[in-house]
Formats: sequence, C-alpha cells, structure tokens
Amino acid sequence: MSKPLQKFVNRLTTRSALSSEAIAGLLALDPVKTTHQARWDLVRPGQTVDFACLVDSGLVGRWEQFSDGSRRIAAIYIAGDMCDLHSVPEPKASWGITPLNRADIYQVPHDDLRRLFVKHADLAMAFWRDTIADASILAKLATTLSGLPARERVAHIICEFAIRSEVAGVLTGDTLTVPMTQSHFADLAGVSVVHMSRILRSLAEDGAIQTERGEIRVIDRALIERIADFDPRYLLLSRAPKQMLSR
Amino acid sequence: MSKPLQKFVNRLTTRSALSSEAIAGLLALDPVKTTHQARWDLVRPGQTVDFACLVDSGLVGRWEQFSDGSRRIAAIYIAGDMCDLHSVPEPKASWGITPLNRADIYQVPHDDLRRLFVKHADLAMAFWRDTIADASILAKLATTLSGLPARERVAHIICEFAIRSEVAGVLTGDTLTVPMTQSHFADLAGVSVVHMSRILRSLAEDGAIQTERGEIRVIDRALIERIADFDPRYLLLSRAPKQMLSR
DNA sequence: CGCAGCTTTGAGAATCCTCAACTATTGTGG
DNA sequence: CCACAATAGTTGAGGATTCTCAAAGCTGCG
Repeated sequence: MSKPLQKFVNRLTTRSALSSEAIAGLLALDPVKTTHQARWDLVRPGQTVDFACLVDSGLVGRWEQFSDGSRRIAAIYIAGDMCDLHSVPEPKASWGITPLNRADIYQVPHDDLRRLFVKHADLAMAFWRDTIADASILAKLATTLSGLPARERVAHIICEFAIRSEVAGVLTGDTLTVPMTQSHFADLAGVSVVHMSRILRSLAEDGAIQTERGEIRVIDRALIERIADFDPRYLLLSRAPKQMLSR
Repeated sequence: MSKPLQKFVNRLTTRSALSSEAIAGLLALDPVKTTHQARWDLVRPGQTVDFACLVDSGLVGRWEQFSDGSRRIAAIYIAGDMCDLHSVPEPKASWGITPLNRADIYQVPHDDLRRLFVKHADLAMAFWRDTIADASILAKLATTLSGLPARERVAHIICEFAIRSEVAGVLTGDTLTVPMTQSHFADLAGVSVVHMSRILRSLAEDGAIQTERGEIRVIDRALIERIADFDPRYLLLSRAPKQMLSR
C-alpha cells in the first residue's frame, strides 16, 4: 500500500483485469499529495484542470452550481475513487470538487493518465469502465430522486455507501459506517436537513441504523436493504469478461 | 448521410477531433437496422448484450427498474445518440432501453466498437468523452431533481432537449420542438402526470411554450432559459483541445 | 365505431419545506 | 483554560408543493 496509486489500482482491478504493464505504469506515477480542509474547493466550475483528484482518505463531493451560487451535491467519493477521472477527456469543469471533511488527495497529472491511456488498451478500457460505473451511480441516483419517497431514497444511499465502503476497505471495525454529516447527506438525497433528521430517527427507531454526530452506522443490513429496495448490480462490482479486448 | 453510422460520426466530431482513419473505420460498419414500436424493450435489466443501440430516428429511453416492476426514465436519447455506448465496457445491463415512440435503431456489434477502440486511440478518447457527456447530463438531472422545484426542473429539461435537438439537426422547421408525451416527460422530470399537465399550462400561459398532443414547442427561448436557470456548458458541445493525445 | 392512450380538471390528502428556537458538540483566540 | 463562536442536530408548528384518486374529454388507430 505504499505506492500513491495503489488504492486506485485496487479500485480498477475490482472491475477490470489489468495487465502487469498497465499496473506498473500506474504505480510508477508519483503525484503530489495534498491535505485539504472541508469546504476548500479543489475544482470550481469554469476552471480548466490538468490533473485528476484521487481520494486517498476522507470524503469528497462533486457538485453542480445554480446561478444564484447555491450548490447541490451530485456524487460523493471515498478513498480509492478518482473523483474526477472524467476530467481527463473533459478538462474544462462544469462541476465542482470539494472535500466534505479533512481529506488527503493525490493530484494526478492528466498528461500521465493520457499517456497510459494511449499506451495500454486494457487500461483505457478500465478507465472507461470506471466512469461507466460512476455514470451508473448517477443514473440510479436520478431515478431514486424521481421515483422513491425520501425515506426509501435515504435508505438507498446508505446501502450504496455501505457496500462501496466495504469494497474500498475503509470501514472502521466491522460495522458499516457512513462518516458524513446530515446536511451533506440531505443535500445529496434532496431533502431538507430538518426532514433528514426525522428520517434518520425513524430509521433508527426501526432498528436499521444508529446515528451519532457526523456518522451513520448500519446495524441491520438486511432490513435497510429491504427498506431501500436495494440491488447492487448497478455498482459494477464484478470484473468485466476477460475476453473483452481479445479481438 | 447514406452510411449507417454517419449521424454517430457527426455526434462524435462535435465533441472530439477524429482522424480520417477512425472515421473511415466507423463508416465502414454496416449494422442491422431495425424499426421498433413504442414500449418494445430493446434491452432489459439483467440481459447481457453484444451490441450497442444507435438511434437513427425517434426517441429512446434508458430506465431503471424497482423491485415492484415499476420503471423510471433516467435519460432520453435522440437521433445520433449511441444510447447505450456504456454497454461496451459493461455488457451486462442493469438498465433497460425502450423506444418512447416508433424508432429506427442500428444495433452495432460490440466486437466492432472494441476493435476500433483498440486500434484508434483518438476514437477511444472520443468514445470515453461521449459517455462523459452522458454522465454529465445525468449529474445535472440529479441535481435539478434534488435542488429545483418542479416548474424550473421541467423548464430545464425542455431547454436541454431543445439544444440537443438543435445540435443533432432533428428539428422540424425552425421551431424547437420536443416530440414527447407528457407522461414520459413527467417520468423523467419526477413529477406526476397530473402535475406535469398543470406545469406545462403555466409555462404556456407565460408565453414560454406551446403544447400539443405529444409535442412541446418552445416559443420564447430566452424566457424558458431564464426560468430554467439554464447553462449549457454541461452538455460538452464544443470540441476537446486538439493536443489531448499528442503526448 | 369502439377502444386505448393521452390530457385535463377538481378535490382532498400526504409529503416535505420553511421558519424559528433551542441544545449539544467542536473549534478558536485571549 | 475559559469564553465565545461556529457547526451539527433536534423539535414544533404552519404552510406550500405535489400527489393520489376519480372522472371526463379528446385523439388516433384498428
């Protein structure tokens, strides 16, 4: 786990088979590591960036801005996520990237990623596949926002975080925790902070979760998955067929 | 416009510079063209597909399914869109693809697209970039769903369709029309059909649009863009910098 | 001509929001 | 180390948005 991009390699290889050359190419990179406080914008809309942000620890939000300056979170990223890998093909940001709490970030130069993309077709496909997973999460979020009532929606987001955290190996102990404030959570789920507080209490009363300041703990996973109508297939957590590039 | 993939090439080249070899490779493909009625599923969740669907005419919806069988539309595609280009890196569908009205579809084999992806790095980047645009639309939809009241949300979706149709060149006459039923529209926008009807009437009373059975016409574009707080940057309608692959 | 799908309208109800006040916890400067 | 500020979460009450249910008119198609 010593190489900067090790967690990113782990992430990619859960979804794609990678050649040892491609892996070596990634691990050879040595990007700058920076630590940021919450609410310090890493990327702002309109900015043209020449690096992508790899989350090493902490939580990072991708947001969209309305013309009155208010923001809405579209996605939240955890350790191992290259949270704006999409900036490689589109360096002009229409989005913003901001840590939700103290976070360690590697700023990986686009040049390096593009060079590897051109050199290794399997890695190119893995990059593509990872942004597909990201898009799939966005599609699911959009449909839960438009189709599910707030309580089920919140439960769904909790389930997603639980499983993503599990796969990323960022769990503290063996309980599934979401280390996020209720206001960030409310922002993502599209409910007011007040209503979020009540929903979480209701879920806690049912025995599905426990809440603590800045943290949500899943205590009955089967229950919350039932409430959420959760089916993890959209997360692309299994590897692509190996013969994908064989022709 | 005679080659099957001509519209797709046009779509890609609005966002990416492509070599003549890559273009020739695409235009050489000769996929099967099929015509489908509305509500005939092209792809269903769980299915593993070996082709991607290129919309030649008509409207096609991408939907997610809940466990009770109900569906929600996450995105709508128009002529020139490869509506499940994302199935190339992820052939196992968690989504569904269904025409919203009569539609002509080319079923382009994954094998062909993967072969071209490996052969032409610029095309690979263009594919990636196009799915980024798709994801960007999803991110914007998610944030409008969570952050804007129904009326502004509906206006935003109308603006998006107007400009996408314009770029794709599928406008009838010089009026910006969205040839979609209110129920599909309501589905995408996350409102009930009843409320959608009232919102559209309100927008029509303000002089922004006109409605007809199965059609919405924009008559005051500046006004509806103001109502929607619309900023088209997220649609990635300009070309990527040319030096993107020069290293 | 009849049926099926689309749209509209009305009315009552549920969900969820806003406002406001208050508590608890964490961080900061003197 | 304490006072104070800032952040996070909770609770109550009233109200706005939006939903559901029900019914009816309209349009196009077989």
